[in-house]
Amino acid sequence: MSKNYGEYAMFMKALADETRVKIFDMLCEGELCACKILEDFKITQPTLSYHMKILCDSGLVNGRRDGVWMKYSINENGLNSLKNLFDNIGHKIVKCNK
Amino acid sequence: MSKNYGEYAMFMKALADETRVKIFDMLCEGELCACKILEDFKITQPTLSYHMKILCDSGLVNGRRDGVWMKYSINENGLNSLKNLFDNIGHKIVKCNK
DNA sequence: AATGGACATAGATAAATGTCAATGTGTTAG
DNA sequence: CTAACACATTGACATTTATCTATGTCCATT
Repeated sequence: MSKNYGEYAMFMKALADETRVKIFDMLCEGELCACKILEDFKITQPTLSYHMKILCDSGLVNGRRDGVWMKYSINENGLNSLKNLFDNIGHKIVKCNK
Repeated sequence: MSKNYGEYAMFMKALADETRVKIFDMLCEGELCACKILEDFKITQPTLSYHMKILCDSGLVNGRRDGVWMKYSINENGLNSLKNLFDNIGHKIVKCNK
């Protein structure tokens, strides 16, 4: 089974930004409205929108409209893929430290 | 205990490139010479050197001279930090899926 | 229908990134 | 000591990224 390093890199790239990894962390606590997320950062609304698009495109985050608001949450499918990736590396760590 | 999102992002950034994540994966199998790594990619030697520097600076990889050769291997300290980061996210996954 | 609020998109831009060719630095062999 | 080899550094360059302002779109309220 050949490994999909491109997919690995894509997940990493989505989280390779301090703003995005913090948003990801916040969403792990539960669904959040974009305007609520925005309050925690010193960025403009379009910039947040840009980051949310990257997180959603990566498959790690899910967005849904709720009237006027956009509610973002962790996407379980993406999360499982990420977890598999982590388990994979975790396995290697054990191997390396043997 | 406040989280160091900058450190999170730094590790992710080191692996947010298909070439580097593949090198990281190769090194998990054991120490490798730069010239041996180079054989697996369609990049020039200076480009590999550039990537190796990023991996080493991140603390995930260690380099040592062995005569004319540079031998690279996984750095256990960096690996443990990465593993802690993963465990942290893994914990959240469980929390999210509860 | 008109207004206003929440978010997305477009365009511009400065900074960071990945790549190469050319060159520099160490180390070993002869 | 010199030549050859392995690797690092430098400078140049094209691409990507993160950010903003300005504007567009969608929805709810009036």
